Amino acid sequence: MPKNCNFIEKLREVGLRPTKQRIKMCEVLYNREKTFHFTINDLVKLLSEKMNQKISLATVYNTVHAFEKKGYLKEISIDSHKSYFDTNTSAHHHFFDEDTHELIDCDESDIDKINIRKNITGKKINSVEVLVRVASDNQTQK
Amino acid sequence: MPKNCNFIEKLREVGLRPTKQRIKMCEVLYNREKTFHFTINDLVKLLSEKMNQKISLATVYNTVHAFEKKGYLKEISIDSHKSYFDTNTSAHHHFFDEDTHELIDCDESDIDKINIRKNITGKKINSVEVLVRVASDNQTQK
DNA sequence: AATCTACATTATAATAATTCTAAACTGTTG
DNA sequence: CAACAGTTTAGAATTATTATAATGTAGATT
Ligand SMILES: [Mn+2]
Ligand SMILES: [Mn+2]
Ligand SMILES: [Zn+2]
Ligand SMILES: [Zn+2]
Repeated sequence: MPKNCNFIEKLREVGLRPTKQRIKMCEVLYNREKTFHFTINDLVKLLSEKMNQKISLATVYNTVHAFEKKGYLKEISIDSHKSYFDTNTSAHHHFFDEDTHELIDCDESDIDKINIRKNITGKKINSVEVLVRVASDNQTQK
Repeated sequence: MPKNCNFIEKLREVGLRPTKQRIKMCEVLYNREKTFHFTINDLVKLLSEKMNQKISLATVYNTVHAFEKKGYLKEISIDSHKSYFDTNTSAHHHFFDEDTHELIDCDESDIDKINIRKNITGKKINSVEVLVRVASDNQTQK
């Protein structure tokens, strides 16, 4: 979803009613320079602290999943104990900082195209994603 | 952990008391031809149905995490709603069948070595893992 | 502009996965 | 065979997520 676009139109395009809550959520998620990663809790905090919007937890869940289904968000699995979402919905790889629990996007140029030589009969490849886990260097040696 | 090895010794080696429950769990997990993937629920079922062992859920969780910490199991993140564990603790990649929710190991030869060109200051790479999501082919076209 | 209706929001309850607690139990050491 | 530290256990607590059902609202219809 592009920055500063007409969110009302964008929502209508995919058959979602442009309600107050959904528009606010679009503003928080998409009116920024760069795409970003968040958990549901991050998002609830952003909405209440930065935007002064109290949106019920159920609505945040519903809306995030609605946006996901419509292709405006992507869910990222890193940690089985927490769901991360990504406003960058294009195919891309990630670094995950195990110290800060922060997700960082890889550029195209950071990792070569992955070539899959195996193929599973009757199955098509939906996605190929690389996760690079990193952590502070100064633990193991001084 | 090798098949049919002396689990009592193996447990002692890493400072875990070889209790009945832990030994049974070793047998279920490691006395088989191939490594495999499981969820906590799978494991509880295996123990109760195949082995006729009633081990409390808390102990299964504790033991799986103890084995994980000692490097005898690895946790795999695929689906933020469920934890998968792997008895294959070497670095390897996975296919995930989105129809059956089954994890399949990749061989070395299936995917070329991944070359990471970016490096994050002060951070070292702990792991590089590829997840290939596959699904039935006969959905989109006849 | 008032009314209608399908869809959305909300508070709250329910469920599921996981972790915690504290008492009973057991492997090891001497 | 004590004694003790570590382990198991049932059940409670916690956390993340989803379901429910009453209320609200966007957008169409009069
Ligand atoms: Mn989800
Ligand atoms: Mn875990
Ligand atoms: Zn991303
Ligand atoms: Zn595996």
